[in-house]
Order: sequence, then structure tokens, then C-alpha cells
Amino acid sequence: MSRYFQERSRGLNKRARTRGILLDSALDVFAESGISNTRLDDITKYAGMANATFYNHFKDKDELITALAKAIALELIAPVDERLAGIKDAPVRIVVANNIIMHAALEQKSWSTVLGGAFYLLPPRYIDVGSYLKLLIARGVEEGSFTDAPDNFQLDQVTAVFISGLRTLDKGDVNIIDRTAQNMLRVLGMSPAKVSSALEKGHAFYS
Amino acid sequence: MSRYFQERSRGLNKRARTRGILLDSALDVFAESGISNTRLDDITKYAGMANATFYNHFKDKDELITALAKAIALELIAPVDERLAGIKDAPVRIVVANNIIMHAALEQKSWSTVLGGAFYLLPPRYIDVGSYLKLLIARGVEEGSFTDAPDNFQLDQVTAVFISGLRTLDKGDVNIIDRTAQNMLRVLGMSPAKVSSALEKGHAFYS
Amino acid sequence: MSRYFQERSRGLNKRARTRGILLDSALDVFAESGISNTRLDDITKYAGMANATFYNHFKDKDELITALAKAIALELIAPVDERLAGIKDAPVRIVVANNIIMHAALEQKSWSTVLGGAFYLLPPRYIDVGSYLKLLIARGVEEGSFTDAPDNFQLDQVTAVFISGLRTLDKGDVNIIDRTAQNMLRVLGMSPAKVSSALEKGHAFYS
Amino acid sequence: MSRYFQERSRGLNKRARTRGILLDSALDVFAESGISNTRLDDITKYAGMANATFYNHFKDKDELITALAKAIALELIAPVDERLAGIKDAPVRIVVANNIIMHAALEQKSWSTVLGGAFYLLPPRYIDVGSYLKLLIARGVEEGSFTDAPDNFQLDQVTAVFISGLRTLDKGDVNIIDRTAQNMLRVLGMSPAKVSSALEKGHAFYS
DNA sequence: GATGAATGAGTATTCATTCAT
DNA sequence: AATGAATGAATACTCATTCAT
Repeated sequence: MSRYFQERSRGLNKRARTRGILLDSALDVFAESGISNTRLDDITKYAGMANATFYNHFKDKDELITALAKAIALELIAPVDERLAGIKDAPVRIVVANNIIMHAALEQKSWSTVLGGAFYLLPPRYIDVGSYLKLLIARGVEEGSFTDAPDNFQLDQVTAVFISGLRTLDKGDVNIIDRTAQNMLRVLGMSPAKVSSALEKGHAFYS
Repeated sequence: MSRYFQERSRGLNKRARTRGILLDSALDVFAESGISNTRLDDITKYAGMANATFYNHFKDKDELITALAKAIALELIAPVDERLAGIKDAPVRIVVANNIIMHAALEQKSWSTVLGGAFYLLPPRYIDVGSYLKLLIARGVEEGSFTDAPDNFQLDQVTAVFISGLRTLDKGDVNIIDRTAQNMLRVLGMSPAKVSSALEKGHAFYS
Repeated sequence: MSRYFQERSRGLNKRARTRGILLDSALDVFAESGISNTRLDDITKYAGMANATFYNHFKDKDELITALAKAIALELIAPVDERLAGIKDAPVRIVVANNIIMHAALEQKSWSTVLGGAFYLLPPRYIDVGSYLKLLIARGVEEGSFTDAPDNFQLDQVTAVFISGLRTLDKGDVNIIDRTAQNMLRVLGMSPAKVSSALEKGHAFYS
Repeated sequence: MSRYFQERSRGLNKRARTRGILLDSALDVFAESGISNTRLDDITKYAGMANATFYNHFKDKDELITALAKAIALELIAPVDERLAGIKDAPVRIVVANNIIMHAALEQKSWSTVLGGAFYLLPPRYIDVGSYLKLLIARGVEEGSFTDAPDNFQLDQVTAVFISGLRTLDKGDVNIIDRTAQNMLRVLGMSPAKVSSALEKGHAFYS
């Protein structure tokens, strides 16, 4: 079983550790069987604990999914901000952010499944990755990097591209990462030439 | 209640008409409550018939959803092909196709909900709109309209943009239609200038 | 198993008959194990039908209990009114009514259990036997048979006596019937002498 | 929160005090929500302690209820015996006893709820107030105060009247106290005149 | 073909009680 | 003694599907 959240809670009290195990288990089972096919019993059985224990930590299945999506988003986003510190160019920042997030998702395979699944299962507000993306782009707009200031609709379209990429990532083709960034920038209205250049510059930050 | 499929079967035998009522009802209820929250009882009650009647027309719930998605796709796609007949330019064909489909979806509001919902709920094979899109693009590639021949991944990304647009259409803003086409073409690698031109030309076909 | 409500619905549609079986079964099981110890499964198993069938007829356990108490009360009260027709004297009417109801309860042993049990389990409004009693007494008041006009409190006290008697009836001692009537009249303020006389007169109506 | 049992244990060791808090809390919560709707968690949460603490003081929920009913009965009965010392006349003793108990219940509102509720919830043996009542009456019989020696059935009927009065007491009408005594004596076969006289004499003992 | 009724196999949830610290 | 956490055993209720008419 995955031990990601479990290890995050190493040293904390038992409650936190059990919660971690539950999150890890849900992650694995969701990735294996799909979110909506998963019963609570599957998760607790996989976690090796009693059915009822679940309810000490989450109100119901929905709360678990939300918590999981939030936790993953947090883990994905956390390392991004510091890495972006020195980068001036907005499009390059998007390239790098996308790269970091996707590589993180690659290492924890099931993350992309859950995030991708939750994206269309949960109300949008829960998806912090999407929000973060919007934030990144918004900053780019202020800097004038994108010709037309993207409104909500445009941001939705970019996010759709990103999530679609994240889903495909499951299959393990690394090239997808750069191509997703490319498409995001294209939707944002950059000319193909400038897009290439941004991708190029991005590479400098993660050789 | 919607009367679309019902009227399609006007004059046919009773069996066909009942089936039509069921499809219409499912459409309405799905649009209202979401596909996975809908129980068969909701549909038959809405249709004003006994729940067992359902099984005279569909093997099970899955078959209904499939049939519905297929039927909608058929209705959406049918008018497209003939309208595209005289159009030589592949990007323009995409623009026009997108426009026709989205306007059709606009007129039958619930269609977009069901299509959008089904897209992430059902196995991809059921979604014929997506397939059709891919077909259209593939033709464009043969004609050399798109610089890089789009592979499956790229087609997925375009489809993601399309479906995301279709979902937003719910909210009733017509501008979304053209902007979705714009983004699709952008993802396909066209320069912003050429995209504008294709949109322009497309307008000629639906004043 | 009891066949009371079942036979009441003889000739009616299947729905009514099944409902009858459920009522009969509930009656038996309640009487056997007590209302609050009884699970729905006990009832349906006893009735020889599927658990889920219950929900085709009653929303939940509460609705069943209410329905049962109502049905019993109805059966108990029904024969009373006609028998009281010719009786002028209010106290005698109470004696006779009490006698009829209690004998009915004696014949269907479990009735008294359920009524007695429900009395303190359900909100008072459901107990129609109690209401009927109050009605009877109220009429007596109009006729001036009881010195002090009984208010709600006094009626509650009389009802308490009646229900307490009904509960004891379970044990099968017939004498209890007359003694309960006696105590009811006593609480209503009749002198012991007059009470005896009313009991005497009552006997004329059921030799 | 009530502080009755808590204060009873003032000065005693911590164990006793905690037990007192639990009794007080149970009393309040029972009175608020009814005994059978109350979960142990409700009580311990109200008491501000961990639920497991409960089991340091009571074997299980039943033991708590029993203990509570016993404790209340004890508190109610204790003051009665000494006050009855000088009273010779049995009916007057009943009047006075009823008065003392009901006034005590009035001051600790929730008592009547719990006692009344427990009466029909618990096996009869737990209800010591009822037993005490019977004892009182039995003594009266020995003295020849009641024409016909009341057997168990008759005592049940008297108790029913008493408990019914106790329940109504909740609503705060003090007159109920004397009227309940009146009805108890009536059921015991005293003539209305003698009942009045006994009530009168009783008043002398609690002006 | 249509229907009302019945049903089996789930499945989430509750709660008293025990366990480890 | 007190506690936070874990748990087993129950139990009500849902829903797609089948059956008999």
C-alpha cells in the first residue's frame, strides 16, 4: 500500500496516523477501481481496520474524497511556489509549474487518477489545483504576457487541457508533460513560436 | 417534459412512442439531477408509467444511457455532414461543425448536460460526438491543414476543450461557441492570425 | 400467526392483503417481544416475505406502529357505537363501552399489548381509544351525570386507569374488566354506591 | 446543568463527584430528549468527559438508568418517612406523601420526566416510588382505612393515577398535586366526602 | 405490451462497549 | 481514574431487477 500520507503523519498522534492510513488506502483503492465503484468497506478492509473506524475520521464518503483531493492538491502545490521564486517570465512559470506538478503526480501514480476523477465528480471549488493554475495565469496577465486577458471561461478551457493531460499521464508517457504545457499556452493565445521559446526556457529550470 | 424523441417517433408503432417518451424523460431527469443521482423510478415516474415498463425497452440502466448518448450524438451529428459538404478548408469545417453542434445543444438545453455528464461517466467509446470530432480533424490532417499531425493525445486535448465548452454552454452565453472553436484550432497549432481567418470564413456558412 | 387484518382484506387487491399480513405479523411479534425490541427483519421474516417488501407499504417502523394502533383502535371502537345506541345513562354507557372493548381485546390477546405499549411510546394523538373514551365521558358531562365536569387532566387520569387495566388484561383475569370500569367511574367522582348501581345496570346489556 | 447529585457528593472523593456529574448529566439529557433517544455519547459530552469514563462508574447503560431511578426515588422518599411519623390516619398519610413527593419533583423538574419515562420503559421492579406507594397503602389497609383491601391490581390502578399525575406535573400546574391525591383515594374506594376531609387534614401538615 | 407488487443483494451508518496509554 | 481511539454487531433503508397477471 502507498505510504505517503501515512509518513506525513509520522510522529503525530495516533489519530493523525490512522487518518493518514485511510487516505493512503483510499488513494490506492480509488486508483484501482475508480472512485464511484469504491465502497467504504473496500477502503477500510484494505486499510486493515474496522468499518466503523472510518466514521471517527470522516463524516461520509464525500468528505473523504474532498479531503483527499485537497490533501493531494496541497502536496502538489507546496513545492511549486518556492521553485517559481526566481522566474520572471509568466509563460515560463506555467511551463515549470506544470512540469513540477506532473512529475509529482508521476511519482505518486494514483494522484492523477484521483485528481482527475474528483475533478468531474466534485463541485469545482474543491479542486485546488485548478485554482492554483488560475492564480498562476492571473499573475501572467498582470505582467502582460498574454495578449488577451483570460476571463473565467478561458481559464476553464486551460484547466480542461491540464486535467485532460493529467489523466493521460496515467499511461506513463513523459512527453505528455511538455505537450500539455504547450497546449495550455496555445489556448492562452501565444503564437506557436513564442510557445516553443517558453518551453525551451522552462527546460533550464529542471535539467 | 421534452418531446424531442417522442415526436421523432410520431406515427410509428406504440412501442417506438413509449421508447421515445422514456428517452425524453431520461433526458429531462438527467439534466435536472445528474446522471448518477437519478434512479430508474425517477424516470418512469416522470414518464408516467410503471417502472417495470422500462425493461420492455431497455435491458438495463446502462443500455438507456448508452442509447441516449448515441441518440443525441446522432441528432447532433446528422445535420453536420450535409452542411459540411461544400466546405473545402479543414479548419473552417471544424468551425462550422462546432457551431452547428453547439447551436443544436443550445436549443435542447439538456443535451449538453447529458453529453457533458456522460463524457466523464461513460467509457469513451460511447461518446460519438468526440469520435466525430476526431474524424473531422483527421480529415483536416490529410489535407495538410494542420502543421503537426495530431495523434490521439492531441485529439484528446482538443476534445477536452470542446466538452468543456459544451458544459459552459449551459449557462447560455452564445459567445462561448466561437471561442471554443478558436481554442480548438489553437490547440491544433494554428497561428492566432489563421485562426481568426478561419472563424471569419466560418461565419459565411451560417449568417 | 394471527389472521385478523389479513381476513379483513380478503377479496381486496394483493396490496391490501400483503399489508394485512404485515399488520398481523407485527401484532404477533410485538406481543411476543415488545415493540421496542422488535426489528423490522423479525416482522418480515415472520411474515415470510422479503425485508424490502415492508417498504412498499410503510415508510418506516414508526408508520407501522401508528397504522397498527389506529387499525386496532378502529376495530375496537367500531362495534361500540351501535351497541350504545339505546343506552341513556352516561355511566352505564362507559361501563358497557369498557366491557365491549376489553372483551374484544381479550379475544385478540395481542391487541392490548400493542395498544398498551403504543400508548406510552407514541405521541398521544395517535391513540384513538383514549380519544374515544374522552368523547364518551364528555357526553356524560353534558347530561350532568358527573358532578364535576372533567377537564383534560381528569380525563388523562381516567385514561390512565383504563390503559392500566388493559395492560393487566394480558394476564387473562376477566374480573379486571368490571373493576376497571369501577375505578374509572370512581375517578370521575361518582359515589361508590352509584358506581355499583351503574355496573349492575351495565350487566343487563351483556348477559 | 443540574447540580443535584454533584452537590450531594461535595467533599467526597473524586470518584463520587464524577459519578454525581454523570447522574446529573443523564438527568438533564434524559429530560431533554427522552430516555430511549439518548445515546451515551450525549451524556458524556454534556458532562464534558470522555465517553469511556462512563464505564469506570457504571457497568452499562441499564445500570445507569437503574441507578438514576433508584437515586431519585431515594431522594424523593427519604424525606417522606420522617414527615409521616406523627400521622395516624392512612388516607392523610397518602395525601401528605403524595404532596411531598410531587413538590420535590416540582423543584427538580427533570425528575418527574425521568421517573415518568422510566416507569414504562424499565421493568417494574426498578420503580421504587411505586413500591413505596404500595407500602403506604398496605399500611392503610391494616388500619382498616380502606373498605376493600386493595390487591395488586388495585394498587396498579392507583399507581397509574399517580404516575399519570406526575407526568402532567411537568406542565407546572400545582393544583394537579391535590387532585392526584384525590383520585388515588377515590380509586381506593373512599367516598367523595371522606376524600375531601382527608385532603383537608393533609393541608395541616404542610401549610 | 404494460403493470403493480415483490425481492435480493447491497451499503452506509449507528452505538454500546472495549482497549491501550 | 481518565481518556482517545478503535471496533463488532447490528440494522434500517435503497434500488435495480424480476415475477405474475
